[in-house]
Amino acid sequence: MHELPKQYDHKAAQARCRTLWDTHRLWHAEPEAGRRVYSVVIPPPNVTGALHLGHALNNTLQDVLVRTRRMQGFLTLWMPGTDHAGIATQAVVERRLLEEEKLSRHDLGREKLVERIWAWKEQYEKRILGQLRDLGASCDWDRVRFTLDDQCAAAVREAFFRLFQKGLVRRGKRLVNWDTFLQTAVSDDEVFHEQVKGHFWHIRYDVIDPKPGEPASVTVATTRPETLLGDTAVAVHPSPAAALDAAEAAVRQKRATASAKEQPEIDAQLDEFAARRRDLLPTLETLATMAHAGRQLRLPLLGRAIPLVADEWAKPELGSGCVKITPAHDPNDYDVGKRRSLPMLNILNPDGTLNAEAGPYAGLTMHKARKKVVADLEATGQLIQVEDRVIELAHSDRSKTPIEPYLADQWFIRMDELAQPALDAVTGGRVRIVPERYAKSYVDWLSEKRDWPVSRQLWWGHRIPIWHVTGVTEADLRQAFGDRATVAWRSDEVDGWFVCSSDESLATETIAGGQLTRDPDVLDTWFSSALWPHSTLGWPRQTADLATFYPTSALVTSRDILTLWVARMVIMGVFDTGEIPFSEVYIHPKILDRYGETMSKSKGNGVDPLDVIETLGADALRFALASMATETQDVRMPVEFQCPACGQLIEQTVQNRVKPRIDCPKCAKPFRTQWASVEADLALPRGPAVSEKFESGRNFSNKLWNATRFVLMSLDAAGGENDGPPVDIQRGLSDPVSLELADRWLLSRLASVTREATQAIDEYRFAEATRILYAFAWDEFCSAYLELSKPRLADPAHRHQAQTMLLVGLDTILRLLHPIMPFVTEEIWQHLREAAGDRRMPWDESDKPLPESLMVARWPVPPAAWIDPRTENQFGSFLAVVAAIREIRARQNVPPKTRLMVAIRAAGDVATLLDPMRPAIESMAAVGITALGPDASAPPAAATASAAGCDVFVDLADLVDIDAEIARLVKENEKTAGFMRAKQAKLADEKFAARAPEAVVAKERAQLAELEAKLARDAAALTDFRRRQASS
RNA sequence: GGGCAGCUAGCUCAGUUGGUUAGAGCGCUACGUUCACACCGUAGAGGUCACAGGUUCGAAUCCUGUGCUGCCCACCA
Repeated sequence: MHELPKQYDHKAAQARCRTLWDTHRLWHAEPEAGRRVYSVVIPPPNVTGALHLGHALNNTLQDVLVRTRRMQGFLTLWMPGTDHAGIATQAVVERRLLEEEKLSRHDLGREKLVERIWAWKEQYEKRILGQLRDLGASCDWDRVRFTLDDQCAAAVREAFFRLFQKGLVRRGKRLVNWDTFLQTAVSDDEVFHEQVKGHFWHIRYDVIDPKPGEPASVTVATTRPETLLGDTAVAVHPSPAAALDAAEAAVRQKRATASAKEQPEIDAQLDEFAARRRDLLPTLETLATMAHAGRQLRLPLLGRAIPLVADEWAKPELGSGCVKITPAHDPNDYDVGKRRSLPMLNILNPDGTLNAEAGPYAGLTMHKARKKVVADLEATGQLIQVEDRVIELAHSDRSKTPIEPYLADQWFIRMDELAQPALDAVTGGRVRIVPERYAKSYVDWLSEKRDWPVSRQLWWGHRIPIWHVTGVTEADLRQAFGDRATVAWRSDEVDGWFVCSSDESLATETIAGGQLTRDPDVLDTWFSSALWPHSTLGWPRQTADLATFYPTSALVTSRDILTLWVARMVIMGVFDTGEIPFSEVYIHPKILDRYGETMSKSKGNGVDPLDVIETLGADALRFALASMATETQDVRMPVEFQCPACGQLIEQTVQNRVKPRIDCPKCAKPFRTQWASVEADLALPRGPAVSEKFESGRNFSNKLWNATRFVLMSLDAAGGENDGPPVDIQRGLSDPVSLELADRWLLSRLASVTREATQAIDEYRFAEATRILYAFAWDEFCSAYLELSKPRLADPAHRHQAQTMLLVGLDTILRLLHPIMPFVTEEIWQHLREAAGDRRMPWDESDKPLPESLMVARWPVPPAAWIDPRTENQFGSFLAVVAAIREIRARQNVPPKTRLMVAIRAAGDVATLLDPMRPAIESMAAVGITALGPDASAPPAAATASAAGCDVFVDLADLVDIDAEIARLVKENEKTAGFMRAKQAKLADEKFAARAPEAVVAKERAQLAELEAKLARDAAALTDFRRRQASS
């Protein structure tokens, strides 16, 4: 006996499956000649923290692909690993250091800090990999890589060295986003803007020795008054009138196409232009002349003389028409400074305080300096006006502190040459981005070919392999390194030499008395990530792994790192190996909460995947995520707290999601959330954030489990009498024509469903694959096939056949669902294996025993001959008849136990078809059939229904509720008549008859005929009921 | 400012090249627990497909415009 518990136990199953897979290392891929290869590299999660739902989605989809290909017989590699995430990780560890020990990184020193971060990394890497395994990810766990491990480091050094050698690395001043807390430059992508209330200060700059007719001062406006300490000019447009004309013309142009609603605003702008032309333009013209003449202004507070310059950056249509220029602290001003050869005056120390250039303000923070500058300006009368204004203030994503634009020496990678092959790869179709629309942002971004600033003033990361040396000649260098292919040098941007080497040992060397000093900076994290597909496979060594698995097959990621990561992988992959790193990029949706906000720990609106795995199972999580991965849009996931005491779900709102404790509205007991910090709260049980979205996956697992219980119980019945012949699955199904209708139907459906699901997965339509399989397994296999197998199992003549077909159906479903729900399918498959032994499917290799695990069983490939639309159609008629009887039973409130008698009037061919299904109909609808054929007639007191061209008469005898039936028929007839009118009108329309395709017209006619028949039938029944009503 | 997407049942979403009486899951209503599964079954209610025009014999689907929501990029002295 195979007695299974009534409920599927996901915890036990998950543990068993992982042991099975791990024991046989079924996820491992070893290079092997002559096999089709499928390979994927994981987007390495940051070691900053635990995995969130987005990771769960990303990795579920990869696992679906990987498991499918593995079952299809590909040599399949999924490369796992984690990312050192330079800034993010260092920021987290530094913040903790400060909070817990009140120490800065400088207190600790470089070596000690890096040690601390490694310890952090070990802890989180372990946790992340554990979570991936809990999720069921079938990564090759023998190959776990880390972007900062020795192998990746060797690749980074080699790649950087090659770039340096080719002159693609350059050193330069650059205005960077300076994080004063972490004291490093951060990229634009690591900056977020936040709206804060600020001011707009109008400041007067006096003209030095104004001549008669010249203005004595100019007014400029700024949101950052303290930056005036670094001003090295004030700009005015060189030809204000022309610029104003051009600007006005642009606005008029816009007015021509603007909507009525926008018109007033534009008109106001035009009025503004007129006023400016009248009041401001003459002054600006004078100032432009003065600028050309090299006149100077007196910088307020510091008294420095600064030039008035003519530059197009100053817009006559904005503000006073003049703009202060602070080249070292504003990106646009920096450009002006470069164009006009202005001094670049850096007033900032790396820690965010002002330096000596700020004179009396030196030592103050920017914040304090602003207050003092404003106060002093007010005192000297040079503060003309202060407006309130909402400004967008840049913050560092990592330290959450305000960003200061700051001029610093940085390393850059020149993109002018590198970007082109990466552009061509996508525009030429060698790298296909799915969905296609995302290719546009990739191409747009790369087309700018902006240099990539790669240095970071951090300690956690790949140290840039460049050394600086002074006081030596090139001959000295040649003497020292001339015979080494791993060393290159340059002096064009520096006093002395920059020496680059892929060889770490350079660190200890000296040449000709000159000391090599290593650059203190590390590389942008994305540099090592850009090498991920080939570095993880062993590059620059020409390994068998690299030869076998590179280029990889697909990359699965989310769209926010399409440029940061994907584009750079293509660039570096092509540069290093000459080949694209992957041929397809699938961009999956983002998961948002019920309000459309991105989930994040800091908002408290996230769902922890582990909570779902714990409570509902990894398969439930995967099923839900896969079914949400639709092509067109991001997915919203309503989040609830689950009361740990009573299980009640409490909708998560903007209000309650930030509370440390919540009282359950049902059982009144309190529970804690992720915010709990005081002891009283921490002592409470935790209420996990969950979503009901995951429940259908859990329910589905249980459905499959119970279908299996049924199948296994039915196999036990094999101990009884069996008159029918045993069935050889591999040979016996090759000729489906000999089978009964239900079995032909099952095979046909299995073949269609396999085809559809396989194609959906091939095309990254995960939600559709999931839906197809769910609907088939539940509605067709369980609700229909399994139900109608019941009478057949009871019949010794049909038992063998029914048992075999149940096994074929269930086994096929398990294989198709395995990539999405690996645990429950494996667990069940093992039970089947135990109970039903070696039951190889037609697509299994006939000379080999069944494999030890579903994970490496063959993907179904049903013969095309199984597909039989006519049978599917016929079977549909059968189901419709059953549904019709059930409908009558329900609407007449007949208890399920009451056995009813029905007569089915059907045309000859339909009757022939339905006749063998008599036991099935009787069993599924709980009826007895008194007559089936063209002459079957309605018994008195019958309720009627029609389905698939048949009339179904259910003998209700004295059960019938005549009034209810009359009411229903009246309503029904109105409805039918309405449809008929619509159809008749349509068919009467000459244009429709003339222009619509014949097939459509024929279809409409057939439908009309059907409606007419139905109306006649129902009208007759109605008359009959009315007569009975009158007589009773 | 530029670009992209979305708006379909109470909620979350499907709806393939325009052709039925627009579907699913959850939720809701009624009935049902010997017979695989109450994490279930059977049946039901529930939609002017955001709005306005247009193309067409025919529009949720194609075109134009409007509104709202979200995302990306650029910029805001």
